[in-house]
Amino acid sequence: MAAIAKTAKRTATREQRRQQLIDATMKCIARKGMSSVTLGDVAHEAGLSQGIVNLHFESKDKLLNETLRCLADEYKTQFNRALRKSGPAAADKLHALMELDLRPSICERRKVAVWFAFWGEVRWRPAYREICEQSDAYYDKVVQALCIELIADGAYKNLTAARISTILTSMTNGLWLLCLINPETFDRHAAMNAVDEYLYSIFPKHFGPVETP
Amino acid sequence: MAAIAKTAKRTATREQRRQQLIDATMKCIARKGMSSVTLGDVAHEAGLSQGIVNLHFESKDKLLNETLRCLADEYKTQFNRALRKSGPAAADKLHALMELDLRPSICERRKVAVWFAFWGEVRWRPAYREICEQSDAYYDKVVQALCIELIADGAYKNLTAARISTILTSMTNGLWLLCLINPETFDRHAAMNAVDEYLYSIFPKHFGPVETP
Amino acid sequence: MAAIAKTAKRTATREQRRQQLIDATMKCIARKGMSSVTLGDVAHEAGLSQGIVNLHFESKDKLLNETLRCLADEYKTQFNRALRKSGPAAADKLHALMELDLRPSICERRKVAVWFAFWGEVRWRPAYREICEQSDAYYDKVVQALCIELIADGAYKNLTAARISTILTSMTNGLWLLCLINPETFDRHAAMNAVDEYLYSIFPKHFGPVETP
Amino acid sequence: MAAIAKTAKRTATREQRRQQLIDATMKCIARKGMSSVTLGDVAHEAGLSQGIVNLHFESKDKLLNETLRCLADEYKTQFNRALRKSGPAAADKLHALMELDLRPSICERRKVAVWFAFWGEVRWRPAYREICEQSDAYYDKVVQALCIELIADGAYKNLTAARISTILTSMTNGLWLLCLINPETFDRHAAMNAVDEYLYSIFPKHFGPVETP
DNA sequence: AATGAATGAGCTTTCATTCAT
DNA sequence: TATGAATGAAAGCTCATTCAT
Repeated sequence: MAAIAKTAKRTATREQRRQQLIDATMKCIARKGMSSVTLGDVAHEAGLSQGIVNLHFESKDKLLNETLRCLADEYKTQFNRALRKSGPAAADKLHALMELDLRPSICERRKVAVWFAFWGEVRWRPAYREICEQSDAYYDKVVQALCIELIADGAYKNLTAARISTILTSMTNGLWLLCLINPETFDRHAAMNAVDEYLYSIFPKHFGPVETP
Repeated sequence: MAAIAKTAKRTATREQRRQQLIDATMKCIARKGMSSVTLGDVAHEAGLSQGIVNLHFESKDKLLNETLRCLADEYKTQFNRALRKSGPAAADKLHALMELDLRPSICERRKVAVWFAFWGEVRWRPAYREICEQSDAYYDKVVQALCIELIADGAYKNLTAARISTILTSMTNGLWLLCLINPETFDRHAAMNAVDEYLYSIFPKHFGPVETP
Repeated sequence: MAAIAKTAKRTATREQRRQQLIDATMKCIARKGMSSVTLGDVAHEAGLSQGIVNLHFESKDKLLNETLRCLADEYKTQFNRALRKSGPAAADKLHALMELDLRPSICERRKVAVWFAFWGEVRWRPAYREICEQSDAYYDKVVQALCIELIADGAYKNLTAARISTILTSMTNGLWLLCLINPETFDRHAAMNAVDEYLYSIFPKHFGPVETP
Repeated sequence: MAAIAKTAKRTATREQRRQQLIDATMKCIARKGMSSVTLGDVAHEAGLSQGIVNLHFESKDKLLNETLRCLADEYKTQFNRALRKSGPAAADKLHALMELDLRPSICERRKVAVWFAFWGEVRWRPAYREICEQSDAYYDKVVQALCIELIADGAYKNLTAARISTILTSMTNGLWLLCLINPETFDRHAAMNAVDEYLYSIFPKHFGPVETP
């Protein structure tokens, strides 16, 4: 039992260390950009020594994979929380999801930049792609289900859930790029209004009009 | 006149070399990704020697800046050609622009990956941002102008040109990400249909409905 | 205490490494000349690996600065030892200092060449100049003090300590150049005789005549 | 005859080009230091093209050799002129030579730095050494001859011309180093006074006392 | 498990030299 | 003779990785 406890503790510690290093990695990417981050930076950010990353992650590549996975998990957690905390209606949920992506805690230049840092490499890193693909599939499934519900309920003709889901998720990803490139111009409220306008234009029975400025 | 010809030829040759190196750079980024490209790769791809890039661009950074600028210029050229070649009506033009972004020559995984490779670094490279910002401003201006025309013509209430422009350009950028991450799932025709569906939903007098599959 | 020992040992080791690299640098400069020495040479001379210098000195420049500083320190140590070991009289001390500069361990072509290698760059390296300036100031102060003592004691009229100090130190530096350029012709005994002749000519009460060959 | 004229002109031009490049080299060394000068710098300073040095000098090494030779020749010219222009007495001539080395046109930090730049490499460049050796031999011969004359004329006992020559030339070279390292402290008048003081101390019948400040 | 000195492959950059014009 | 684009060897430096402690 003592042995088990020890093992348990060790495992916990090991997991904490990994998390600590992943956190440090995100901070470093946010501060210096993907191409400038070194394992030395990460170790220093974590307050640990040079060789620590290779000890816990074998290689830089694996650290980055895990960091992306963690980033995706964090987002998923927020995604699910947004679903849970929203009103029960499909429209509420859909709106909550759209609002999530434009919430400061998500759509913040620093954070968005990290996402783009990974997407910038995704083409040449199958591991990144796999992680992103899985997440995307999940979000698409959820959004499509909500759309199907709305379409059925509103008897909207000519609407395809898959198309709308595509549009909606693309839109938020595209808005992040604006936030990244034109931070001065970019206005998260205007963006949210634009999204609401779109929702109203396709689901007029479920969403209200947006006041024109 | 001989002197002029000589000078002209020399200048042309110098410019050609630079273009050759920029082309090689794009190919290399497309093949290996931003973080793996070395000046050696670029020189080799161009069939020239090691030192050639520094001879013509001073540094790797400057080569990359020029490469992005070139990428942006290429896009702008296609953008303007699409505008010119489309029908005269604002709706035609708007549709042509949307279609452009999903045309295989643009929305091709290899090419999109290069854009994302640059966007992945944009946060930490003011030069990249400047280039992207300028392009974005131009496209936004054009798209807004078209929207304004349509809104006036169709007497659409509650629509804001700025919002629609934001949505439209975000959408295409977001669709590129889908193309990058889910190339198997991603269907450019479905995407185009989705965009058309959106256009129809907001400008019903100018765009026709999209057939549901 | 174990911890202290460890720390002490580590610190010592680090300092030893630096010293080892500085020693290797001097050897390399002596063997190949300033303009031919590479960090690879230094590392190889020290029996260590390529990157070692940058690990311990950050840059080649800083290594060279430290090497010069070390060279100056070594000289200062010998200077002070010569002062201490000589007879108590000012004349003894002055003579000891002059003799020091012409002693084989100092005025040896290899060593002199290293000094000139640094002086050859001193104009364009403020760091070198600062080091040399400080040393010079110290030696001048000591030599002037001795001269003052002699002048007072001998009631020499028309002599200025500052001038004599200038002459004496210039003379030895100039003799080093002879040793460097005309090693066959240069005779350290003749040089010492010449210096002694000068000392006798100005301080006849404190220095004896030199036998003419 | 036309052919001869042409050849003559070509030869002349060729020689002029070489001189032009040597001058540019000196300027560049003075401005940037030996270790930073590139053939590109030299060509640019001369207002000519990249490859010009290799065309006229075969290699960088040979250009530097010629530059040092030119520097030595310039000095020799001034040396001989100083001899010619001085009063006829040996004492006048000796004094003129000493004064020459401390004249602003010679003992100027920029110029001195160039000399030291070459001396800094002399150990590892036999060609440099040969040039310096020859010059030294010549100056030593002249100075010794003057000393011999003075010694004979003044019936100075215990003086050796060789020793005095050594002292005198060492002194001026050493004073140059002071000028190089302590330009603020270094005072050419004080230095000249110090030299005069020395001359007076050994040749009291030929040189007058120096006023004490 | 953690350290941090050491390694060495690989990068960007510089520059003497070559060569077609 | 002169040009200047091109070459390619070699430099300084970085950094993921290893390893003795």
